[in-house]
Amino acid sequence: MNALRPDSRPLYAQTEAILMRRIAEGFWAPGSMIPPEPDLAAELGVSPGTVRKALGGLERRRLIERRQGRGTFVAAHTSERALFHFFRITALDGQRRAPTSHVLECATVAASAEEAQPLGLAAGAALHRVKRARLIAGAACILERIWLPEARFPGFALPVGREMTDELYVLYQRDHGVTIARAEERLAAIAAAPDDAGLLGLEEGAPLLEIARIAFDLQDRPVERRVTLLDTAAHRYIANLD
Amino acid sequence: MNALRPDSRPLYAQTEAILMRRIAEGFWAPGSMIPPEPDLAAELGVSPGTVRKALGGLERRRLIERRQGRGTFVAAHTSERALFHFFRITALDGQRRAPTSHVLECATVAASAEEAQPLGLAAGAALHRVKRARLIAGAACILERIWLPEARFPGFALPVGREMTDELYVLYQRDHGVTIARAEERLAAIAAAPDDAGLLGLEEGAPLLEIARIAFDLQDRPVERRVTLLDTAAHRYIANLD
DNA sequence: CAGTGGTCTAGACCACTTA
DNA sequence: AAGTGGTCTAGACCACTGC
Repeated sequence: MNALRPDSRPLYAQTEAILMRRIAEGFWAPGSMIPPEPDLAAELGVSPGTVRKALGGLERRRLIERRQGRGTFVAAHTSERALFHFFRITALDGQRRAPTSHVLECATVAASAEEAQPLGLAAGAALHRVKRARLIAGAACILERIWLPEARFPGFALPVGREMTDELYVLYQRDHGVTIARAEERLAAIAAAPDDAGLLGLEEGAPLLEIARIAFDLQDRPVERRVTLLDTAAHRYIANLD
Repeated sequence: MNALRPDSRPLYAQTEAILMRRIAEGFWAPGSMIPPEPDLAAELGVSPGTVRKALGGLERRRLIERRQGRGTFVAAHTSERALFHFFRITALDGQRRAPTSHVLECATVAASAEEAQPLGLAAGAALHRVKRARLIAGAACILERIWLPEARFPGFALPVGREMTDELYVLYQRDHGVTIARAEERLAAIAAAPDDAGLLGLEEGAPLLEIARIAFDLQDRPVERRVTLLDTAAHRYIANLD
């Protein structure tokens, strides 16, 4: 309770907020089990039904996973999850294959005004800048530029020139405690610039799908910007509207 | 109950299925109020809590709208809803404006094998084929080809050459009893063909965003195929991942 | 067998809408 | 004031998991 600004949200929403904050702050680590529903109800002083409704909300937002007979667990970013929820590219037949990555550049720089704005930073703030190519079934069909605020990813670095199979979002969570909860994407068709065309083995001016993403953490703060260029000769970006 | 194939789904899921079928079959018309929760519970022989859970599922799928103090209503496809859920195109500043349409062609034909397949039809089935341009803020930036099975849209026709402001999905529901519940889209970047470039005022080979959509009705049957070509000079396709 | 989440019920009370 | 959905509680029982 807070006399100055009483929380008028329903009890279950307040309960959900409390539980979410514990997850966001790492009080319960990703992958670990959280207490049984009756225990939570007793601790928080609400009925089991209210706890259940709160947990249902967290489950729909995929912050937790509940399994009958086993318990409730804080969701960990597995490669499968990152691949299924945040990788919207498939082959023409609809098959979704895990890509590999080849890091071309990785540097820490001072953000220009244009780089700072989408991430809600001040111009000049320290920023990690990554450029990589991604291969699906051995073919280089994706170019990606990524910007990360140094403040959230201290000491971040990727090995240039080496092949990577790990999903970045798994790495963010494991090494920097940053969980990506959602992302917004804006798509456009562009003509390939000369250098990008060369990297993808295309002619200058070939049509490319540009995917501009801002990814947000559990507290809905922007923590990653990435621009993906996809050669759609053999792949599609898929979206579901419902 | 059915002795041969007993329904082992939870009661609330069975209840949800029953209510959904009534909506899909038009037992309750779009926009009309459905009975109060206690009445439904009594009629179906389940507890009010079970009915509530079933209605919650229908609400999340946007088949119904519940308003405290007023009642529960079958969702009607308003222009706003069609625009917000099924129109993913915005201006560069993120503004979403309602487009107008200019029908270029509208004909009923026998489906080729390629046209029949995505809609789950047999080759030769009757099909309505539409081509239209869409304007946002007076600028023609969208070309659209649409295919509809005659069986679901008997007598369908659009006035060629006239300006239209109604959303097609509102018209499908009002005039043909077809409610679009969800859609799948596959996106690619392509080079503009000569005739399409001409209609959009672009040069041949200019990059265009191609959006291939299959839309499904309440029973999850494919009922519309459409291919949209978007000039992304001043617009973006937006997607949310969460 | 003990412990977990999942289902189902029953009812009290609150908040909002309409008349 | 009457009627609606929204919240909150309390508890019984079921289904699944792992020891």
